[in-house]
Amino acid sequence: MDELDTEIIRLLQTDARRSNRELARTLGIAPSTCLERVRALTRRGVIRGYHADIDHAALNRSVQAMVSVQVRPLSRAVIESFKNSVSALPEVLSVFVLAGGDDFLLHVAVQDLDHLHGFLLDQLSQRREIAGFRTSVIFQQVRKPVLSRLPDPA
Amino acid sequence: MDELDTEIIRLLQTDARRSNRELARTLGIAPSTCLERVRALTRRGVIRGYHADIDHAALNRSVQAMVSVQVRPLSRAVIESFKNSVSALPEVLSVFVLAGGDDFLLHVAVQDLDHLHGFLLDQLSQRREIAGFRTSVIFQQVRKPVLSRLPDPA
DNA sequence: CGTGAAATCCATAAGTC
DNA sequence: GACTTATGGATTTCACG
Repeated sequence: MDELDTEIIRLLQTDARRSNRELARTLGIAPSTCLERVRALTRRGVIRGYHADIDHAALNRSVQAMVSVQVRPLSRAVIESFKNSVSALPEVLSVFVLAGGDDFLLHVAVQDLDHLHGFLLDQLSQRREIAGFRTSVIFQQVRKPVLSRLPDPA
Repeated sequence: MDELDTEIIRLLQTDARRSNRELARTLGIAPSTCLERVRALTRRGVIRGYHADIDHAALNRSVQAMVSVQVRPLSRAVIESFKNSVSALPEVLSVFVLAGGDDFLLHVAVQDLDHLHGFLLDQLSQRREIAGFRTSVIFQQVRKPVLSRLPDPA
């Protein structure tokens, strides 16, 4: 992970469809060198994939919410099973397993408030392992598509 | 947004580097037709960009946390200013503006627990507008890189 | 709006230093 | 490990149904 790798990562985060040639030109290196770097990064698992960023409205997901959940008993089996079930639901974008007051945080995106209500009642309220949950509708999100590499912990 | 567009979006979410030719072959249409569809989707803002998905460890961000924040007074000016300041911090991945008990949720990723502690003390504790905040370390995250299109609200 | 052919450009693999 | 070159294949444009 030298300076060059860091820069490659930064550029591919910004625009994953950049051609290898253009990438090489920007970095001032030969295309074959650049290609080999990208392949090495992929082989090492640094680059995990390339995804198109789609407008949520086009996916009929204009309403987003965060749902914090507590489950009981807080056992490995319950946590695993809950995590797997909810991540399979189409409404759920992300599942976070948390330390602290809440056990899970679910990021969900649905058509409208009616469907959010329906999701909470049909998919969460019914579960016996849920000790409680709290829903916060998301008014706005600022997401950073390009992450810088932080300095080494030193 | 017909069936074809939906399918194009699904495939590009899965792998943004798929060649146009391969995309067309998968869909059973001519490459030029496919290209025009993709361009139209981009022009309409449905496709917002293409981003490489990078392993957080390679970016020195092995520790992630969610920080829920309450600010006072809850005015438009304070919300805007807080949102803009925190989204400019390199540690912050996403800022959510919420309805309900908490006003903001910050998704942060840093080198280690020491840096998390430092971030909270140096960047949050000092702010006068913050009435309180609560931090939850993230043990695990399940993220869905490909979002299906939900049925129309009907 | 979808197709097919032609020109240009690109990814990839050898071979070299 | 990085560069140069050659080639097979892809992207993209354009004229046409």
